[in-house]
Amino acid sequence: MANLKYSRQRAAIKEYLSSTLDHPTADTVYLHIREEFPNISLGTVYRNLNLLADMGEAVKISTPDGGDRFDGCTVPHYHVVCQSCGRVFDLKVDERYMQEMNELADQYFEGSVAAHTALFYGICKDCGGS
Amino acid sequence: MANLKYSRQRAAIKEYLSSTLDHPTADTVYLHIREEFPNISLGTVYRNLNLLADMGEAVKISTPDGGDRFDGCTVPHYHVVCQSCGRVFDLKVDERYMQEMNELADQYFEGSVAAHTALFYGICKDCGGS
DNA sequence: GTCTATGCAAAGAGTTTGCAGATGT
DNA sequence: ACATCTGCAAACTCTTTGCATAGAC
Repeated sequence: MANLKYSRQRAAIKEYLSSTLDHPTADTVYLHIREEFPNISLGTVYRNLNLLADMGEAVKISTPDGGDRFDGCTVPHYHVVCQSCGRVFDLKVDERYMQEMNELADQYFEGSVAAHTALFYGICKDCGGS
Repeated sequence: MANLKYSRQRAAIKEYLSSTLDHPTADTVYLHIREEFPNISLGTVYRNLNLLADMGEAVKISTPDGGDRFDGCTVPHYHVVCQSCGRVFDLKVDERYMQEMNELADQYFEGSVAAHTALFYGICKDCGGS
């Protein structure tokens, strides 16, 4: 493991991630942090987002279209992506249910399963989803 | 909807996708199809993979690392990605279970949910997963 | 003082697109 | 004949990386 040293930039990124319910892309994070650190570079944002994700202090979400998104909420939960506006929403489900999924998968898979993510597709309230 | 015209290249791509249990990247598809069509271009492969995905005759799988992967199996199922070798495996689960997931999500989400994908993380048999 | 993090810019992957010519209907 | 598809190459987006300097310990 590398020796981790404090940096204001990383602190600001973590702070921003945990303060928003959105699931910003790296670029969105960059634009936000730039208000406080006008000289911060996109490279630094990527480096820190990946660091946070590796440390388990953030989650990287891959969607089929566009870049990855980051989520500062480390409590396990699912995501819904709106097929109309593209926004990503949190979906809280009983954790026991998620654990059951892992166990079910572990039984069926020739190997071991440790975790999973689920991405639901739908239409959000603002876009007319009932 | 656009008018779709037959092409040998697309047919070969679809054929290849449904003949393999792997989940090739666009580039892997390209290398394979090139054995039959030495002049095919990567652009054509991408165009056709996206066409097939849009028509529901293939599935695009997004993983956090590396490019998207494609799956010719259109029967709903989950995927397991090996955290050691990066390969993607099929995970067949009772379809009723998947339907229940959608209904559960639909209840919790302020909007409507139509479908979902799940990606499990684990270690495959070849890499030492028990 | 030493080691890590930053900013910058360049490079790298993966993917899309415009165009002229080939191909399917 | 006409519309679509192909091959090619250039362009584009997203992300990573090398290097000199600034900052943390």
